[in-house]
Amino acid sequence: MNEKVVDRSMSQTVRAQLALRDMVLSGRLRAGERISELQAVEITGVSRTPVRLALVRLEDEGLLQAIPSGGFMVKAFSERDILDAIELRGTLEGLAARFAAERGVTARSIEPLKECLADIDQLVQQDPISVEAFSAYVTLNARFHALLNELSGSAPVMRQIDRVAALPFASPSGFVMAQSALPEAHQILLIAQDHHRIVVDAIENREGARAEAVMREHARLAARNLRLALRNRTHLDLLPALTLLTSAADR
Amino acid sequence: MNEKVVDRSMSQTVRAQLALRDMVLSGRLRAGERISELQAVEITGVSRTPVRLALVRLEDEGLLQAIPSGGFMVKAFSERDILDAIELRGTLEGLAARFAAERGVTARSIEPLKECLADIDQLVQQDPISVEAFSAYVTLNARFHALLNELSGSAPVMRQIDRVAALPFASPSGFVMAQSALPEAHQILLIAQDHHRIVVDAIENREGARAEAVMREHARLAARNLRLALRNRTHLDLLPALTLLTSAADR
DNA sequence: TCCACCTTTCTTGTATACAGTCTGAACCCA
DNA sequence: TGGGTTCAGACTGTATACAAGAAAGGTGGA
Repeated sequence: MNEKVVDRSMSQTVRAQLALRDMVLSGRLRAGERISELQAVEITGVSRTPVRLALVRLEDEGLLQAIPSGGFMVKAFSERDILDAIELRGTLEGLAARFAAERGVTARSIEPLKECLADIDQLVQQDPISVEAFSAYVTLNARFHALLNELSGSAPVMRQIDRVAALPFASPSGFVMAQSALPEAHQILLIAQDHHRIVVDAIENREGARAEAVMREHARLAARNLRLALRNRTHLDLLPALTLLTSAADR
Repeated sequence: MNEKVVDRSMSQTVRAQLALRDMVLSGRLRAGERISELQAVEITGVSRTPVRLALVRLEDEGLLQAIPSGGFMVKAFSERDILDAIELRGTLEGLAARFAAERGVTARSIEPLKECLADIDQLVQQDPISVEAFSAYVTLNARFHALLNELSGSAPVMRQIDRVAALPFASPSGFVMAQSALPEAHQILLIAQDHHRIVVDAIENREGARAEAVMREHARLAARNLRLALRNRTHLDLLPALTLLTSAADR
């Protein structure tokens, strides 16, 4: 109850949403498990009105699923769902890249993207690469993708990408690795950085189709990468998201 | 979708959502106009709790936009936004078609799609085509697209398509025409039906890339079609959705 | 012993009251 | 006359009470 004095800057709704999302992603609420409003009230400590709003928003994010008879359940994803979401994201980002190329970007507007590219280069060129560098890469990679999507100049497209990206496993940033997997992961990173370079080049040269194709290939790399991770459990930061996977026992 | 019947079977939330959506699409709430919860309460006649939920859901649909200082405003779309949404939809449906082709559909599962195709054929082959046939086409076309998306077998993809399709102007079904525009529109329909035929054929023959390409082309046709409509105001059933367009005066 | 019906309880849907905050206008002072 | 301060009004965020509906379990009758 002492913890209730936390952080008055956030609204109760947002706080509830954060708390519930954390419970889901951390696996304390397991995939397929039902959650009632009153349970959520107990968990979050806020009253039903904001809790209900938080639940609706989480349903919207794709983490929860409304049950016809009332209430919500934690959504369960199959491995195929996850791979599909990654391909989906790649397709949308491909569209964004093509728009960026076709609509013509000014030298000024592409500048932040090129800076970000250079920053990533510095990280990636370390050999051997450190675990910390990988963490930094995750952040920079997310930034790169965000900048790229902005460059499309299309609100509907950006909106749609944000929706897919809300699914934690759909984000191609799962690159915090176990030490043992570092060399292999480094190889993948180098390829990914190649993709980044090519897409920037394609956008600069107004080659829409090429920009799109490479972003799709980029997603396919991420999918391959994830498939590997699912086998080997080598991607440390993916583990939370993996709790959303339906376990074999659940079927 | 639902009739304007005051139906006890509907929840207050859904009723409010329907009423507000109708107000937006009919133009009684103009693009850019602010709407407070209390206004919404007055309009719909239900109390604040369900009204608030309805507003959140409409924001989610993309019809409303939250204002930082509180409340919502009717979202305003530029012509480019609309064309982007159509291209977005085509891209997603292209992905769905490719999935359908690549994952292999059984003869049984593709049967409803082929039936729908044949039904459309019957309509389209009329010459000259009637206004009623056009209306029937709108329904069947929507059904065709829905069946196609289902055939992808991918929940994430279907979910994403539903989101774009919620924007009324993004749906490639705007084919109710003024009498004078019928001949020109008929031509477009014939091309569209060609696309339909090709995509079914491609799926049957496991040609993923071809299926995807033709769905994209299909969207480009819809975009051309809409651009024409925006110039000529010939698409009668688009007019409600057009109220969402920012008028020149608003800028 | 089994089935059906009733009752109890849990849960959501809805309404409303209360409080905090933001905005805008008016008034006062320099 | 202009700027700043204060007050009032409105609006949202939040909590809670109440009612209706559904599910589950128990009891009585066949």
